[in-house]
Amino acid sequence: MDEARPTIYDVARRCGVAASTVSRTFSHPSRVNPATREKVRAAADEVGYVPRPLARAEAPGRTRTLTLVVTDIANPYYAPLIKAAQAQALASDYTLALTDSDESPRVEVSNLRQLLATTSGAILATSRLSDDVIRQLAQHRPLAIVNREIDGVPSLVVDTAGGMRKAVRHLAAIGHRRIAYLSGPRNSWINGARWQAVRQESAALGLDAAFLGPYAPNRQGGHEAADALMLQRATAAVAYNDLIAIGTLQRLQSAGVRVPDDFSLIGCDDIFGADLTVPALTTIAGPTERLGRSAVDALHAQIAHRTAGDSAVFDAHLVTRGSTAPPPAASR
Amino acid sequence: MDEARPTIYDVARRCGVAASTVSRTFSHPSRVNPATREKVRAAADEVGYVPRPLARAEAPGRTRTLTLVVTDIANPYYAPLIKAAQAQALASDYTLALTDSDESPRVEVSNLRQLLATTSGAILATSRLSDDVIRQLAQHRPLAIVNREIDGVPSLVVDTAGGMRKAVRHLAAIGHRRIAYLSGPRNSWINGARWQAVRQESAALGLDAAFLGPYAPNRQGGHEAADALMLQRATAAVAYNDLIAIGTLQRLQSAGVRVPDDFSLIGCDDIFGADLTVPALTTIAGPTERLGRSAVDALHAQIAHRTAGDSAVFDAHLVTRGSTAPPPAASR
DNA sequence: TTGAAAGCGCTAACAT
DNA sequence: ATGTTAGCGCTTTCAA
Repeated sequence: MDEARPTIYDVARRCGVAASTVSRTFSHPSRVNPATREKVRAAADEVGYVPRPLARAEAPGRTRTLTLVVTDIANPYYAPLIKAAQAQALASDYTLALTDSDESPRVEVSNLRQLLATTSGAILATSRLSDDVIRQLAQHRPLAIVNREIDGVPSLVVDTAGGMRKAVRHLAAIGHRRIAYLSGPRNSWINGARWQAVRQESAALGLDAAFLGPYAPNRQGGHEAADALMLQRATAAVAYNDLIAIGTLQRLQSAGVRVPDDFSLIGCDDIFGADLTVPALTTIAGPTERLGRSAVDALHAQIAHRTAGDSAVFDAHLVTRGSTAPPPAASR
Repeated sequence: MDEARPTIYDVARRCGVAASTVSRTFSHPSRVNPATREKVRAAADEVGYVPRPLARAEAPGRTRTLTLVVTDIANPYYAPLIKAAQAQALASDYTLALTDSDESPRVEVSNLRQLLATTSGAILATSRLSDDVIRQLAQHRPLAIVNREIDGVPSLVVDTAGGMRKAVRHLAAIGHRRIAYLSGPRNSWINGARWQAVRQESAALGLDAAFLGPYAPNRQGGHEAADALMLQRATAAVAYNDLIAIGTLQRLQSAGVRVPDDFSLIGCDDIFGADLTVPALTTIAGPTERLGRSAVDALHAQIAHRTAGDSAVFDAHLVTRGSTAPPPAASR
């Protein structure tokens, strides 16, 4: 007595049309005559047919879905990137599925595998995975990486290292001699690149550059950084990102350190909120939206033309707001 | 260069067995010779083959992926909700796929359909869809909604309407007589609920309550709201959300209106950044994380026990910070 | 134990 | 606008 679940064929037979018409009625209703459409729907109801979305994914059309993996959705930095990627995907009638790796490589790779099973490709933003793992994934599935450079994998990066150099030059120009870099996660490729830039430019300019951290890339991490900072002789700091800088700013201020009079602070990324603090944060900004758009383009290139997508490096610039000033006279 | 995702056929070719043997190796390992089994597994690793849960799973829940649809990822309000949902999903070894509907019902329904095809259920946050559409979707797939109440669909909401009442009482208590509500999107269920609460509580307390808007639920919308506000006689405003409140605050200040001395402002949601403005924003807060967790629980309940998940209403409270004070003497 | 071949329910070219 | 046909990746007969 076990009748199988009704299929589009049952519906088709019932109302004398082809199975494909039934299929269309449910997936592209606009492409079928309204009259037929109603007839099909009625027949479907009678027979008790329910569309089986899962089977759809097995069909050749693929899923028209792309995956974007970020390390922390709560980091406002990603918002414009996500929006841009989303818009770009939508323009080609693709859906973007987003997932958060919670700063954990284990979670990242597991989410990625899970979603890659049902999507047509993935963008990894600020990935914590090793080069090898990423290369391996890229071998089998369309992949693009953001804020990371790996040979053979389309990479979209903002040259924040160059931005860091500009920041250091700015600090040097207004008289600072001893600065600190507030490090983000140690296993972050881009964190390494930023610190190298600070170190080299400081050396070239004859500044003392101290490495502090690593700190969690959020406000809490900034609180800790501030505590460490107050034990240092530095008169300025460049932070891995704005979240750390904002946390540092707040802790410094609540400890009675005046910014920028007593201490100068520079963030990175120009996130939402960087212009909300008092003083507003001087920070390093780049075209985050282009990152998202280009990453989606790289994916589409791989899906459609089966060619590797293009890599690109975008310029970063310094947004000078209120958190930087010459050091206190006593320290010059 | 980039071959498509490896299939059992690739594995089969690689180690010289039939595809069916590869299939058996992964679905009924006991029915294949241990030696062959190992050979196949090794080949699968080399080729990078990963079994496709989709192609086999008939039962919902087999893809171990959940969908979360938000209206705007750039809205910091969602961050804690997303993080909590993600964590809760992860705890049951599920992956969360997130998508942004860009405030557009069209995009929302299309993304939803797309992802529902390959995931086991979906959470709609602050959905812009009609009750009917949502009910219809809920009929076929596990669904939970956040910040919205619909009969028969598990609903998780923070009682921000109650929060609005508290906000109005607070304003009344410190002497305001004429207030304004800065409306969010007109087709938002929760916006209606908030305005009703403001209207009713104002009436009960003998205050004048003006409805302004609708405004886009972002800072830009707040700028427009500020312009409208300056034409009104109100001495205080309650905004649909913090983003509008922050935008209003900034525009007001740049027009020379002092907050809270000249004008009081209350936001809603207590997002990241609400404590960054000067003055810090008085706002309505609720347990956003519990929303995310409970929504995932509701989905799991539907997937596992095939029962409808539970609905819940969480309390909201007023976080009194610096943006509210008694009205200027002249207006009392 | 293994291989060949026939589906599973659905979609998308390509005709008509 | 609709029908025909050829798959999608995998599982499952059925022989060998």
